[in-house]
Amino acid sequence: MTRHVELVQALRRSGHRLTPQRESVLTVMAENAQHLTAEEILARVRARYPYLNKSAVYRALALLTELGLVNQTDLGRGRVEYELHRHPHHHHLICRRCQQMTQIDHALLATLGEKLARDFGFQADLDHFAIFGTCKKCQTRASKHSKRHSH
Amino acid sequence: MTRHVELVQALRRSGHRLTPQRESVLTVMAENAQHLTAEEILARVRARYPYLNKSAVYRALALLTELGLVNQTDLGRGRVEYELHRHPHHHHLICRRCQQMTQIDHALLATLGEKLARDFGFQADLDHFAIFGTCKKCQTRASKHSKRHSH
DNA sequence: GTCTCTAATGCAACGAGTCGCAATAAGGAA
DNA sequence: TTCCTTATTGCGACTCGTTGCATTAGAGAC
Ligand SMILES: [Mn+2]
Ligand SMILES: [Mn+2]
Ligand SMILES: [Zn+2]
Ligand SMILES: [Zn+2]
Repeated sequence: MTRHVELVQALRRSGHRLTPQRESVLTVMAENAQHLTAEEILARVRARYPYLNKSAVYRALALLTELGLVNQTDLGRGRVEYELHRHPHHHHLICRRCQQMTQIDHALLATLGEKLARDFGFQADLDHFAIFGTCKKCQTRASKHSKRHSH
Repeated sequence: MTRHVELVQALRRSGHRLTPQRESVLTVMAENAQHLTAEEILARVRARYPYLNKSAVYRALALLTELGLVNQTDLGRGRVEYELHRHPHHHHLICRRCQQMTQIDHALLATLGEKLARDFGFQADLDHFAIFGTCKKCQTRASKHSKRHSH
């Protein structure tokens, strides 16, 4: 069974209506492994189904997110990015200085999730985190820079 | 030395100009331990310094954030919230269902930071995280609900 | 104190995302 | 197939936050 069919079934099982708008958003998401912005999704859907409004895209994505089929994340590029929910989970390290983005494995966050469950009974959504900071390269660049300036 | 004076000094040391707009934003931040929205800050500043533009507030907050004096975080209330940077760091657990917000100690994230530094040489900004999920109370409520529906 | 340079502000226009409401259409019932 | 209920859409207005550009004013030099 294809990913697309699975997704359509999940939508119907949840009791929501399967509209062409929703299905076309789903299709685009299933065809693209990368992160997409709402505008990119709108443009790709319109290539095959031109009758689609901006609000419908946002509402479809909100629903798919609620159902756990899509992740939406602010990756620091000025607009939210959407990605089909994948297993196992992954996260991203993003350098504030050079914008370089690295994908990391969920294992690194798993113990955090367990601690929060154990200490607070809190079930954290650790599906797709964006962790900002400074990458290795930019740290050495910054320290050279400050050395040059300090004498 | 008061927190306010410290902050003003940090601003000047960084080579930026001390304008009345910036200083009044700083004053409001230093007087309020809580999270504030840009609009709340604007309103409080205007009570004593009426000549302040919305853009100036956002730009002042951006600068203070860059200097590490202020944290800005999306706590799920539809607008960004600002807080004076505190030591030691703290973070928040936020329930998506009941909106309850719990403050947690930085210790819970410290090992994550160490792992990212060790494995990737990445220096993560773990100053003030918002971690979304389901609180203890809402988990039990949800499981009762699904039991009632399943027969 | 005055001059000068340019960083910072005010303003208005813009962009992303949300929302209320009237019109439409999905999907279950008959 | 047709009908009915109501979830969903399209649209326009709105909010939060950002940006470009002309104007203002901090602060160092003299
Ligand atoms: Mn991703
Ligand atoms: Mn806080
Ligand atoms: Zn970098
Ligand atoms: Zn809750």
